[in-house]
Amino acid sequence: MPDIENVSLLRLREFLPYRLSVLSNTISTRIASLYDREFGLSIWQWRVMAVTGDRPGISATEIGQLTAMDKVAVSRAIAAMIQMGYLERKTSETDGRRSQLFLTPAGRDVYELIVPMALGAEQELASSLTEDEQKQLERLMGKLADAASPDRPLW
Amino acid sequence: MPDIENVSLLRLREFLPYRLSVLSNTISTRIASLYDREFGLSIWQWRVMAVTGDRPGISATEIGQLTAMDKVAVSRAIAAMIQMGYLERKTSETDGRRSQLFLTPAGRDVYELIVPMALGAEQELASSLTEDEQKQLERLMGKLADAASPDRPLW
DNA sequence: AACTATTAGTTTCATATGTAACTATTTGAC
DNA sequence: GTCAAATAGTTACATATGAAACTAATAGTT
Repeated sequence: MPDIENVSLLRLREFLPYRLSVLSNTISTRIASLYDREFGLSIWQWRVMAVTGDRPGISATEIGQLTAMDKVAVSRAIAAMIQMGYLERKTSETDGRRSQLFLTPAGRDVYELIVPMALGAEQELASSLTEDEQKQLERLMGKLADAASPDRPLW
Repeated sequence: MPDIENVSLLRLREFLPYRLSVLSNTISTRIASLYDREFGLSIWQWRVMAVTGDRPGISATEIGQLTAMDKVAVSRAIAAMIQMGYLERKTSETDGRRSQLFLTPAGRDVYELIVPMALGAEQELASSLTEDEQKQLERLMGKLADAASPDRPLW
């Protein structure tokens, strides 16, 4: 009589966290290569651009909150983009610790090219799903995000 | 008359690739901290353990294919796990370049603890969805994965 | 006003990761 | 059999990333 081989079966390919990770990496990598090739921007830099374009005068801390980046990553992305001439920093008049960030004209030019590009890529991707499926996906991702939220009773 | 502010609107929080990335990172980080805390294993090492436990004698290249890791990452994970005493390497008798990998008894002990733990975490996560929603999610992720597949006409 | 705690952001340092170069072995063509 | 090309895996190097320490400014307490 042969032993029972496995306690229970784990197939990595079917493991939800693995599948999510591979899917997300595939998509991120492909989109990132677009920004990088066209404008020399990393994903982090692109995120900073996206929120600064939408909210001129935003601070680094706020950027971190809106982009799920930690403050070190934000700081570095900002520094690089100032260097590239895409971003400008002023110190807040009411709070000397706070910086206020703005796209330069050159930065805004890139922003205005990049936004439709990003939306186009998303569209391309989403168009593999029906309207209804897209809504479903949103909903399911929302539920998972809640379930995985870090301020939950530990698994 | 005010200028038209944006070419078209991009809200990062609603941007599918961003949402996927944040969700996947949240889940991966939480699960990774379990393996790490309990057994000192990184995600990569854990992936290697998962497939080696399932297919004793597997080669590094095959591990790479099954885990979506590149060969350098695989090589490093294997080296670390041999160091830790969880993995054993033999050289294939029919092909001297090829290595064959096996869990040591200690490695198998960990494997047998880790598998139910991983499945439990997945279960916990998946249980936020109904059976039906889980199937839906599988399906939608499959479609997205096809759409994002790197051997597709460039976006 | 003086002192402590908090907040914004940067820098430092140690580690992780990816690309390219490398070694060893095998395969295939001649 | 010999040599070029391909394959398995490792190493080296350059860059990215994260945690913790640090600087500067503000807020809150007395």
